[in-house]
This record gives sequence, C-alpha cells and structure tokens, in this order.
Amino acid sequence: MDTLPRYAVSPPRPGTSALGARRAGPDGPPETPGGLLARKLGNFVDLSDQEREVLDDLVRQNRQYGPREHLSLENGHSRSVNLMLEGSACRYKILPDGRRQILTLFIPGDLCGRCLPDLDLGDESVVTLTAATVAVIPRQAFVPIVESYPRIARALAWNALVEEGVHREWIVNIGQRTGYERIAHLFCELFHRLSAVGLTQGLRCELPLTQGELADALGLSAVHINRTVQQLRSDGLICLRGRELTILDFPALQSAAMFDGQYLHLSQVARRIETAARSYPDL
Amino acid sequence: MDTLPRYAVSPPRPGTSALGARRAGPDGPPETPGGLLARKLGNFVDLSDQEREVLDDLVRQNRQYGPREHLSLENGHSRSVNLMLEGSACRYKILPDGRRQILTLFIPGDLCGRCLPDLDLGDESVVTLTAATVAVIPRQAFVPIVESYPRIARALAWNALVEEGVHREWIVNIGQRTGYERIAHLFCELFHRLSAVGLTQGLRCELPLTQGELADALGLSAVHINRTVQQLRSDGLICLRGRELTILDFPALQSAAMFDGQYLHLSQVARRIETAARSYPDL
DNA sequence: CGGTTTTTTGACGATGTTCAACTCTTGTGG
DNA sequence: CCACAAGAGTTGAACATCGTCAAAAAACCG
Repeated sequence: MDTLPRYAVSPPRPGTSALGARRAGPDGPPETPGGLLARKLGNFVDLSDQEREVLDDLVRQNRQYGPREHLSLENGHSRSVNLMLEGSACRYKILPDGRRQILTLFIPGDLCGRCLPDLDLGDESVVTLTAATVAVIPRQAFVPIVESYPRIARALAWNALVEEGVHREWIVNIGQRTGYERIAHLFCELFHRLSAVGLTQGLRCELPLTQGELADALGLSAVHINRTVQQLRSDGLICLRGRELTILDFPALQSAAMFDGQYLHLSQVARRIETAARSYPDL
Repeated sequence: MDTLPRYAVSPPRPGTSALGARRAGPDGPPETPGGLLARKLGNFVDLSDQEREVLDDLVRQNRQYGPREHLSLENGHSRSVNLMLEGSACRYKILPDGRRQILTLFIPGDLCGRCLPDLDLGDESVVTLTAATVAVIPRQAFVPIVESYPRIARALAWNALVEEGVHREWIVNIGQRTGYERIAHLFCELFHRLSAVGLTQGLRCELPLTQGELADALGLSAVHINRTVQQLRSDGLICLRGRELTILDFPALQSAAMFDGQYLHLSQVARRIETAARSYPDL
C-alpha cells in the first residue's frame, strides 16, 4: 500500500546486492550455474550425477544475461522460463489505484515461470529487486528432458507444487498473523530457502528486500514494518543492519511466527539450520 | 480468527443448503453429474461430444457419495480426487493457537485435489461448508484419459493453473484491500464461478458460507464482516438475506472491489453476467 | 416449540495507517 | 576524495480500521 511500482516495466535500478555471490556455501562445493538448479531440485528428488549434468547442460546451453543487471523479467506468458542465478526478484500485481502486492519472491535457484504448461498471467508482472543474473531457458528445452528423465520431471512438478504451497502459506500469513508474526514468518521462510541454496553463513543471510518491499509483500505499511522490525530487534530475535540479517534466536523467532517449515519440503535444510542454531548460540 | 474449526475432522453438521439443486441453469440443459465437470473444463478448452462423454463416464463409473451429507473430505494427499457435485467445501489451515484461514472454496464442478501429481499437503484439511455430494475419483482413473485425450489433459492443467491464479488473487485481496473491498471482491468471484456452473438465476445466487466462515476466508473478524456487509447493503450494492445473495448493482460492486475477472478465465461467463446485469436493473 | 447456530448490536481497545519531516547510508559524478 | 542526490530507514502525532468481549435478537432445525 505504499511504494508505487516504480520499476514496474523496466528502468534499471542501482545494483546493491551481493546476494548470489556464492563461492562455497557452508554446504557444498562451488557451483556451476546449472548446479544451482540441480541443488534446488535435489531437495525433492534424489538426482543421479547424470541427471545433474543434464540440468547443468540445460542452463549452460541457454542464453544467460550478464551478471548484475537490473531486468524486467518477462512474465510467465512468454515462451521461456527464467532461472534465477544471482540476486532476487518478485512477482507482483498492482491495483488500479496503485496499491501493490508482491505475490512471490524469487531467489537464486528459483524458476520463475512454469516449465511446462502455463497460462496468460493477466496483469501480474515480474521485476528484480536487486541486481540479478538470470538464465533464460526456452520452455521447449524442458520437453525432451522431461520425457527422458522422469525423476527430473517429477522434481519439476514437485517444485511447482511447493511453490503453490508457499502461496497458500502466504494467505495464512497475511490473513491470520499480526504484523510482528508475519515479518518473523517471512524471515524464517527466507532463511530456510536461502539456506537450501547455500546462501547463508551460520545464522546470517542477506535480506533480499527493502522494508518498503517487505511492506508490499506482507500487506503492511512501510512505517509499520519499520516499527515492528525494531520490536523484533529489541526482543533479541534478529539483528538487521542494512541488508544483512542475522537471526539471533531461531527457536524464539520460529515460535513467535508459528513457523512450521513443512510446507517448504526442505527437511534436510531444516535439520541443518537446527544444528547451526545450536552451534552459534549468539552470533 | 474467530470460529474454531468445529468440523475440523469429521462430525457432520445439519445440512441447510440447496446449493447444487441444479435442474436447469438458465444456461444449459439439465446435467448429468459428469456434465458438470465437462461444463467446468469447457471453460478452458472446447470439448467434443466424445470428450464430454468420457468425462461423464469417469464420474459415473466412480464411487459417489449419497446426496446431502456432511463429509470431511480427504485432503489431496490421498489417492483420490473429489469432484464437488452439490454443496460447498473449503480447504483451510489452522494455526497452533486456533486461528483458522480458509484457503480455497470449492463449489459444484470444482475438483478438490490435484488430478495428476500431488504432494503431502501437510496440515491443510478439507471440510464441507454445507451438505454436499461429491464424487470420489481415484487419481489413477485420470491417467488413461489424459493419455488419450490431450485436450482434456490440457483443460485439467489449465484448471489447476486457474486455481493457482485464484490463490494469488486472494493474496492481493487479503493483503491490499480493505474489509469492504475484500467482501465485495469475494462476492464478485463467487458469483462468477457459480454462474459458470449454472448456479445463478439472474443476479441471485446462494452464498455458500456463513458470515463466520467469510471471516475466516477473508482474514477479518466475524463482527467486522457483519458490519461491513451492512455497509454494502446500505450502499445498495447487494441484498443478503440468509444465504440468498442478490447483487443489486453489479458494476458498482465490481468497481468497489476493483474486481477484474480475468484471473478466473471465465470470459463467456463474464459476458453473460454483463447482459444479465443490464436486463435485471434492479431485482 | 426448544435448543443451536447465525446474525446483530454496543462499547472499548489494539493494531495498523497516513502524513510529514528528518537522518542515515550509498552510490555517483565532479 | 568529497559533495551531492536519491533511496532507505526512522520518528512522532493524529487518525482509521478492525478486533474483542459480551449479550441480545433472529433464523433455523428437528
């Protein structure tokens, strides 16, 4: 209800983010671009080395934007799918009077656009939130892969179903939780997802949104976001300086948010975070 | 945030509704049970008579609950899909402290549960909101049909995509619109969807939820729903007596809600409603 | 009818918004 | 390197929206 969609169509915006500078997450070797997709899908299905390679090729063989640009990504109606490699983006919708609702957040590893069938998305659009690199993969390129590799097909289908599950969880979040709980919940979700692609260190990660964008994602005003974040800080749950988010007390944050990560289907990640939370009791 | 999930698991509830008593909608012949599914999917793809028959057989050949019972429908994790024939149902999720959010409303013609792949839905559940009749179709039964009838396959896929689109629209609705706008928007959506399956007469339909359930669907309190509905009444937009909803001024309702039915992909319906709105300027 | 659910009402309080100004940071260009 | 501009974060005060509690009235069901 605040920030007007200034970047609705395309004008670039000064890049600020280092989200995506993945040298070596605490949990895996440095990645090839396609490795990111393999890692993401590996959360849903065990992939063989060959299958990983197929995915890697898929990404390598397709056009890739240069690093760190601000783009206005095409929406799902187009003939291609965007794989986020670095940076973050969102899908949003604006009401006639300018209010904007962010519908989906995309972080590295996320596919924005459905791989197989897709519909005209109407008045929904996609823009980057930070400087970003994306691989643009024609939808057709998925067809032979899906036909020859049923496990990849299944993983892609699951990926889409999980994305839906996230939407349903957002409905719960916005519909039922207070501002305080909502923010806590989004932080939990983001941390889990970032961790799944190796973009966290300990209990620290980069928050891929400004407070104004948080407001548009959570259905709150930017001012209220600010005040509530301060509340979270003074309650000792998080430390947020600039874009750097550190979770100081993960159990407390999760319980304040009534967060249950089940819907993300990232169970290994959940376990890893739990141990991290134990080993970094404070910082 | 009000009504606790009294029917969370199964206990039946006195049937009240006549939703689904479709003799002959103003827009089509009396239907066979499967005709309802054909009509629904026909919104997305033109179906041949043969394809309609296939769908009809699919429904006829599979177990069907007797009319007018209250059921606790299994959620999508199960091996079957529920086709609503009469009555209404919803998918919901409850937070640990009892707040409930309704995620999806099902009306006749809706499939509750994905036809092809599906995931464990976690802590989401489905219950009927009124007495209902559903056809329980094993997921496997779809496989041969999808393989032999690509147009049906496409229609089913579209159906799923539209359902997702509805979820995204609900996020916008709950996140950005005021209570007044939210209710108006849901009324518009429901009227369109009911009209698509022939469950409206002129500008009248049966509202398949109580005010308390509306509250849980829209993220408002039941009291606020009540007051806001009164506002809608006194503004001359609707007439709501019991479960009977009459839309008195469709253009005004739509514009108050900033409703754009595009996301429902029911364009023929939208046109039909428009003419109805002209021919029944008042009642 | 008699009990139950649903709708309605009132008073009060909490949560969240608006507007406007100010500060801080960050990136840019001189 | 510094000055500057622009975006982002922060603050206060007034206000609107919406929730809670409690109780009554109305509608509905068997």
